[in-house]
Amino acid sequence: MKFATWNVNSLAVRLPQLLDWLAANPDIDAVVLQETKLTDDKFPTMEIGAAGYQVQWFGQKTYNGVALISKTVAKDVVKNIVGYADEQARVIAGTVTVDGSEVRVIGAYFPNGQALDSDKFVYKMAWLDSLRVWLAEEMKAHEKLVIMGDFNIAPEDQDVYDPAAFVGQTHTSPQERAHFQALIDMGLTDAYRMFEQAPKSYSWWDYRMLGFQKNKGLRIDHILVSNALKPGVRSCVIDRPMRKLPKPSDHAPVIVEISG
DNA sequence: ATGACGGTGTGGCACCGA
Repeated sequence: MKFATWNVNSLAVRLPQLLDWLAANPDIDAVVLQETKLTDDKFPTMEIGAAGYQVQWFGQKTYNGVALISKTVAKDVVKNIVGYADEQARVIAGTVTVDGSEVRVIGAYFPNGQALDSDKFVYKMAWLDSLRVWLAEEMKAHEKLVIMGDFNIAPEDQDVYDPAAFVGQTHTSPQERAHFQALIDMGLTDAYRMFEQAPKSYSWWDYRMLGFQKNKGLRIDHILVSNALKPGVRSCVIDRPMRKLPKPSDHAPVIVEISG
């Protein structure tokens, strides 16, 4: 089975790329998208359906917005963190059946945080607290679980092109990294780090300052797997070439392959 | 040091992203 996450930074703009990418990766069973930036009435259900996929979506105007694309119908779909009243559309979860087994797939667009002394950082911390409470319930109910998306956290200095430049910034703060570690401590594994990877591997590059060309990036898009899935993880890759296309998203997709 | 790029909205720029 294969799962993937991609922050598309506007699905209205990136839909042709998404459809091309799905066609080029026909073995992917489920994809979660972030930053669709579409209200639900504008979601391209027909186009994605015509490509042969089921889709669940949850969006809002201008910002945020998530979707779950899958080959089989997603069951028990949940939108946003249960128990946390959130005006922003950031989470979508569903249970898909792949190779005869049910897997809980959670797609999430974690808050950015903006600056450590901002209200948005307070929101990020509260959101992360609530995520963990809800996720604990999800993990109890679903042995095979994958949570993936744009975490807006670079877990380690090796995930940052210039760690010194990020001291005192969001995405790398001790508080955010403690939250990431708390997810790991719940019994989740960062699939990307199960394998030897090229140094300076990132999933996001700033549009400005020739960020991609200079490989000034961050690894903030992650796929975490539960212990029941971990032994089967065969590979985890960042689809870096997607960032080279004309009109690319600022994020590249991340793909995990799991057997068993 | 700042802004730079790209996307959205109802715009003539401001905002947000990370």
